[in-house]
Amino acid sequence: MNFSPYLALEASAGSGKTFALSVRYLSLLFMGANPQKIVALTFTNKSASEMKIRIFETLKHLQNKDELEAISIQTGMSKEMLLYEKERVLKDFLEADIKIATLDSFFSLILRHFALHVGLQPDFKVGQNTLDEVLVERFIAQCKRHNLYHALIAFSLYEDKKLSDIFSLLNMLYQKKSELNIRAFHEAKYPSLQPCLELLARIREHFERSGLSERGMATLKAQTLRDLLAKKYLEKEDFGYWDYKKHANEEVNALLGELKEALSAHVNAKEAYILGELGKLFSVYDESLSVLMREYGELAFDDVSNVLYTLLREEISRAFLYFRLDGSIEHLLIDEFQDTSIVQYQILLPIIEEIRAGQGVKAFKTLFFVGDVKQSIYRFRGGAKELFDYAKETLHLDVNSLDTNYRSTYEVVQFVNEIFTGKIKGYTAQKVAKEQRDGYINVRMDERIESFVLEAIERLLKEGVMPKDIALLVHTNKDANVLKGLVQEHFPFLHVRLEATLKLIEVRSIKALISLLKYLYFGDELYKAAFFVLSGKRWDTPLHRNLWNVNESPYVLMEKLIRSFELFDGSSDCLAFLEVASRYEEIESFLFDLETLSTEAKSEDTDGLRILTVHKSKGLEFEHVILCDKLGRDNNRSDTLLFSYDEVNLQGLYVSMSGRESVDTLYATAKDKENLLNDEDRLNALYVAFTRAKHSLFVCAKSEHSAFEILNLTPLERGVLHASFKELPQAVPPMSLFLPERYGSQDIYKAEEEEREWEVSSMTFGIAQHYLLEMLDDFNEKALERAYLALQNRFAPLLDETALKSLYKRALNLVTCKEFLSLLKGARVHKEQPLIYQQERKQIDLLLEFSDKIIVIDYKSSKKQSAKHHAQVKLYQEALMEIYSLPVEGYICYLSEEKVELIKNLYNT
DNA sequence: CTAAAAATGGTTTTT
DNA sequence: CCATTTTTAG
Repeated sequence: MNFSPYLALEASAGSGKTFALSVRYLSLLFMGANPQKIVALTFTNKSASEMKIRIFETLKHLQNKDELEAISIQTGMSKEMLLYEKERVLKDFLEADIKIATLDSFFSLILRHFALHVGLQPDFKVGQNTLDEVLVERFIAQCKRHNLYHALIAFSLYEDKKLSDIFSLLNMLYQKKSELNIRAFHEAKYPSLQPCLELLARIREHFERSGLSERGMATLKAQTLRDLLAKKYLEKEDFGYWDYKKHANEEVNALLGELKEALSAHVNAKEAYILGELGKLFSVYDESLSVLMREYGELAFDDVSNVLYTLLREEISRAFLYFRLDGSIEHLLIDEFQDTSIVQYQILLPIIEEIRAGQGVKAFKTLFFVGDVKQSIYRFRGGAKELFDYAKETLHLDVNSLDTNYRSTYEVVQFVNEIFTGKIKGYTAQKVAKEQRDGYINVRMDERIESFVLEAIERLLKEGVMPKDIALLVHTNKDANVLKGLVQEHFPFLHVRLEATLKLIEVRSIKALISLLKYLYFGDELYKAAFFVLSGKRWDTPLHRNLWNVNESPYVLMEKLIRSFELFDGSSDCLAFLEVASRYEEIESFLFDLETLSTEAKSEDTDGLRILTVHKSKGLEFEHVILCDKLGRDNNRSDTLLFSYDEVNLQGLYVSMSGRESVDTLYATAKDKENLLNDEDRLNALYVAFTRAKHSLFVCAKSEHSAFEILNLTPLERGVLHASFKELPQAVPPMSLFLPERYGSQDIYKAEEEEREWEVSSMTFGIAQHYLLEMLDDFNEKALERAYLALQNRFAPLLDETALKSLYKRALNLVTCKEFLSLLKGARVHKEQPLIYQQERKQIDLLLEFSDKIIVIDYKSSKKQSAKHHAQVKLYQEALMEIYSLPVEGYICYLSEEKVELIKNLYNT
């Protein structure tokens, strides 16, 4: 047996973390743990559900899994024994109320148990800042009642801060509430800058007497603290430099020392004032917020942990709290431990300590923390990677590390090792699991990163890589959006899947709609032009404004607009926007509120090339990764409040002021530390990005202001690029709701390896064919001429003359095919109709709507996989059946240069 | 050639 | 609102 009851596992990228987690979980089950008493926590819903599925699947097919061996080693049970026990374990597992969840949902669950203790109803909602607007109102009202209104205004004026700034400060304090003793903030007076200004005046007098140059004298003028702190001489020992040099003496240097001291004192006094005011306001803020939470039954993410923590500390004893949790928790597994925040750890600590203390003979209690401090990139959200080492030490955990990479090819692992050794503190090189010397790396440094990104995509596609195996990683959501536009412009046939958190109002089609609404309401021609440009038409397209009645309800008006301008793009965004509109009675308030609408857009496509931020890519892996430098420049905007930590304990809280570091050494050290940690975070983000690639990695770096600067990259190209043949295109979508086709990372897919040869030319050809047919606005030769022109414009660089000619011939066959044309008679024709069915987005080539039936036609260019074609059409038929409740006929239309073959699908609805 | 002031330009990452 | 670049003047 090789089972360590209290274990911390260091799992570098791609080292089989998911494998280790499921082995651990299953080992616990086989060793007799009650599944009810195992809690496994992750950070995202996605990884929680993946983990559930992984464990279930592993157990179900245990005999064929590598995990069997590992479980046997851990538990000391023979494989035969495990397989014998399997059914029982599976049954227990399925019957139990499995606690594999995110930290957030686990905490909400606990809080629901005790909601009544804090005056909350157990059915409270958890969402994001839903209470913001009411909170402002309530906060101000409460300030008035507590005679703090005047103080609020004075504070706002002194600090030249808007109410929203003060609010964000208060919110920041709120997030650290559990670590700070805000009540200990003492009220302090607003300090006078006069002593500092007087010292400066004395320095000025000195230099004036000695005849300092005019520009030198100018540097000795200041009105405000800001001006003063910006002075260069504060950073110097004395005035022995520049213009001052000739005129400096002991006396004036001593004055400089005094000035620095006075400023230091002033800065600290000012900080005390600000914190004192914030402390007063905070109690009102905190109170207003908790009243509102009770009234509305709504909590934000931070509120859950904050309320829970308060509850734990003040309202009821810990023992009672954890006693009520279904007996006690006996086994705790935490994934991505490096992302845990201090509050979260504090909440879990009683559970952890109880497990750790349980050393009796009968007690079978275990801890298992998995993490990788190199992948800690969520410091901005409270993630404290220091907790991992802290936990290992204070809880005396066994430490194990996984040092072999099972994800990436030789070249990728090698490259990552080279780049990060010596850069990330304590980086140890990973071993390669894959024997072959395989893989491809391409680093290029160029001002025009966009064109390199496009080249990389083209290169991959030419190599026969499928779009879904390519991920384009970027640094910001905005970059993602820009690159999406660029990629689509250059590869119009390519599906692009944007996984960015965009606001609804930032989506192009929604922007267009808003412009149109604004034009109708305000009448400004600029909005009209914006609308047409955004929706891809000429800016001077005529539009009659008075045909529309803006006094109708926004919902009704928008529905009409969407219909008549054909703005519906099949995306859920459009529907979400309509949903928002339906909340308003008249257009004015709707337009007014739009600016602050924070509803998020959904991703736009379920297949195809993926564009996502590095942060989103964490925990994922891709066959081919193109990593793009940040498009803009970086912005080290520091927060107003600076929290300084010694390991896991909050040591100090500072109010940032630019230039404060030159007069205040404590602040200077804290700021240095903060910058260091930010650098580490950035480095970690790059580590995450580089390690997503399985086979190939393209790095597109700028030569200046590059996000990769810390890595000292040099341009290089190594290894051989090729498409992976193991990966298969998606088969017919699974019918079950529960199990997606792929879930794990280490599995090798042998089963479905059929007759698939993948050629990019045939793919491009197929896409071009669809494009040509989509462009046909009618089924006759004239329309075909026009469509063919469009085809040439877009596909000429990708397809040769013969291919284009062949496409034309095939289409010509279609528009002259009598059998086909007779099908069309009397139908409403829809082309490239999007369809969402069983959570999959489909595109129907041709949909014919009759009063008594529906016909769906799918174009294909070869008969190679006819069985699959039939299955696909059958799926469409089923889906359409549900929508129309009419009989649906399905046809597959095989287009060749010689003839058109229309084959009726045998399946009947 | 240099330091300081003035002008400029671009503004995260998310459960 | 901040960091970086450009301008300015000695």
